[in-house]
Order: sequence, then structure tokens, then C-alpha cells
Amino acid sequence: MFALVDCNSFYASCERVFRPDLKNKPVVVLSNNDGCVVALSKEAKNLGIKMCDPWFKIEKEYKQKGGIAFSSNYELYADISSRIMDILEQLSPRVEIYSIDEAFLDLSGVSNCLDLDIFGRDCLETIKKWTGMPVRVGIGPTKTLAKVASFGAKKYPKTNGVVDLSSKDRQTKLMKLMPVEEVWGVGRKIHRHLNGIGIKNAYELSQLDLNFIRSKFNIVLAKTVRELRGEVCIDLEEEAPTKKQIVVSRTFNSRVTNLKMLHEAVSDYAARAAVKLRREKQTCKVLSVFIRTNPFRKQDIQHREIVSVPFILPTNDSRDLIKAAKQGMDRVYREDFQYNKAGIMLSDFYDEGVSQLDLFNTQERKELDKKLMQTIDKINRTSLGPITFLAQGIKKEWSMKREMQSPRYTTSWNDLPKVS
DNA sequence: TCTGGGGTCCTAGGACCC
DNA sequence: TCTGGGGTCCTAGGACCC
Repeated sequence: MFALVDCNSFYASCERVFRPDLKNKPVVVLSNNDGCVVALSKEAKNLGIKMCDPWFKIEKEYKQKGGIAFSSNYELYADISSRIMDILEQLSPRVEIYSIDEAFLDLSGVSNCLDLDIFGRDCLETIKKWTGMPVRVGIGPTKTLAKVASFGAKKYPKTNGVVDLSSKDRQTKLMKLMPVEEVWGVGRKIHRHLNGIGIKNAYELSQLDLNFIRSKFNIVLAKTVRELRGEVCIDLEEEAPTKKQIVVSRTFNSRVTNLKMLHEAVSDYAARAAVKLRREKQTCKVLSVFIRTNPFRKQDIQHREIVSVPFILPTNDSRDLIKAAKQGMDRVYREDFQYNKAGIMLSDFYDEGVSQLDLFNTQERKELDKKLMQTIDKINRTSLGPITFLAQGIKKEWSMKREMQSPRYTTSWNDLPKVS
């Protein structure tokens, strides 16, 4: 048995934790650059706001109706997320952190000694009490069915946020009520295709012939179908597998033509990626740089390009990555284009421990470089930081817009909420 | 004026080898 | 001149997820 614990409109709820005055008010959270809506409260949904709506299109009307908006504050969200995950780890022996706002729990031990519905409620109430965050709990024999249960808990208020799909009858009943596009693993393309052959709900999908699915769709969807029937195909993954690539990219706050600024931007991204790479205890052998004009501006001539810069030896030294990012930028950059986004990607990873000696650097030199990076990372985890490289720029004129960001209530002394 | 960012997996097709 | 068939590896692109 699996449980899926899922936070209700996570980012919007995070913003409410320290702002009780926002209870029952429409709240939306915007993507980087205040571009579009990435999270919205129930009340905002009722105003007709949808996920991915561009902010500039809805801003005026939304505000007139009394809606509140926030720029994304990932520091706050990450901190609240980790508090919730800590609680779950106390409640269940095996937890897979699936995303910032979702976790799967293995309930096979729990089901012997406790009613699953009671366990679910206990989970929900503990998290509410300790963090103030509203969650729902879906329980089922496979991960995909736990997702179905979670859909039910969200859709039907009478469930009070907990749905247990242990029984086959309840599975069938709920799947018949669930539009097929809500099924985990069914995206836009497959939805269209399924509709084309008359499949409308999750139950109808679960009844399709597996060979038919494999020949007309693919084996991924066949797995989904088997999971809907209660056959476990997707196991719990407690340990996060080591990453295979790391991407850092941003849309600029305005269009950029100047090579110097682009150098700054990709240097900044490379330095951020280097920190992530070292946190994974990995080194990489390839850095790619990409650049893009704004595809929404049909009137502009477009240019997009990606190049790879290989390293002779795998590295996670910020200085190596910054240098490569600038080289890559020189190769993709063309004058007279108005760029709106650039990014870098690291790939071809090796364990940090496995180091090769090369002709030019001694072992002592390597140890020294490694210590330097460790020291910088350490300082940057404290309030003494941040230490950055000059190449990352000082003013960062290209960097993104976040005009409506909430304070870092939980991670910065200066932003602690005051009680008077 | 203004449309996010970061991942994984699968598949088809090309290069190369025997 | 004649140019098969099967395997592996890599890459780009598509589809999905949150």
C-alpha cells in the first residue's frame, strides 16, 4: 500500500502561513520574472484564474476583484517543504520525496496495525498543527492509484482530504468519475489520442487491452494501465538517484543584445550549477550553453543555438565551469539579435572520488582547489556569504524581475516575523 | 512592454563495426 | 562490378512530470 501526501496549492499556501489575513482571499504565485501564474488558491481559481495564465493579461482585473499576488520565494517554499518531509519521515519508515510538495509513503508496515484512513487523518492533522500547511492524503495499492485517491480527496470536500482506495469497488467508482487526462502519465498528446478512440475516464483506460496499448501508444502508458488495475509497476524510490544533468537557465527581465551581459549571465548560471554539482558530489565532463530569442515575438528574427564545451578531465570547480560557459557563449552569440533567455547545462557526470591525475596538475594542487570550493560553499551556507565570482556581475541588469516577493520568514534573521 | 524552470524516460535514426 | 544484415552506441526530439 502506498500513500501520497500532497500539499494543497503549495506555494499559495506557503504565502498564507505567515499572513493569516490572507485566509479565504484569492492568492496567486507567479513564476520567475513575474511571468505567469504557477500556483493559485481555491478562491483565485473561482475568479477564473488558471495555471499558466500570463500575469500581464490578468493583472488588472484580478487586482480589481481583490486578488493578491506574490513573486515566487523559493527559499521560503523549500524550507517549509523540508519541515513537512521531516514530519513524514517520523510517521512512516519509508518515504520518497517526489517533488517539493509531494511525497509517497510505503504503508505496508502500517496497514497491519492501523486503519489506513485513521493513519491518513493523523498525517493531515499533524502537518496542519506543526506547520500550518493544508495537505491531502490519497491511499492505494499502487502509486498511480494513490494519485487517483489524491484526486478524489481534492475534488470532493466531503472526504475531508483523505481517501483510502484499498477496496476494489471504491477504485472502480472513483476511476469512473475521473477524467482520463487527470491520470498520472497522461499528458496533452495522449489525452487527445485517447479521446479520439472514445476513452473518457480513468476506468475506461484501465480496461483497455495491453497489447493494443503497446502497439498504438507505448510501454509507458501500458505501465500506467497495469498500475490502475492494481499491479505494482512503479516502486518507491527512497534514495534520490544521482542526477544525470543539471540545468540553470533564466529568462531575462528585458531583451539583451550585449555580449558582456550575456557573459555575466551564463557565468552566474555556471556558478549556481557548480554549487548544485558539488552538493551531488559529482563532477562533469561537458557543459552546454544555449541562447534564445523570444519565440512569442513573431515580428523579430529568431535565433536559437546550443553548443557543448567538453572538459579534458571531469570537474566541479566553479572557475572551470565559468570559463567554459563564457567560451560557449562566444560561440552561440550573434550580433543583432534580441535575446530573452540563456542557460547552461551540465552533463556526463562522474563520482567526485574517482579522480584522474593529469600531466599539468599535481595532487596537492587539486586538493587545494577542492578545499577552496568547499570553503566557499561553507561560507555561503552562513550569513557571512555570499561569496561570488566577479564574472557573475555586480548589478546583474539582466537578472529577473521579482517585484512582489514576500519576506524570507524562516531562513533570514532580518525577515523574522515580528509579534507586537 | 509583459508568456517559468528543472528534470526523466523513451524512441527513431544515423554512425560505425563486423 | 556486385553492397546484406545485425548489433551497439550516441544524439536529438518528443512526451511527460511537478
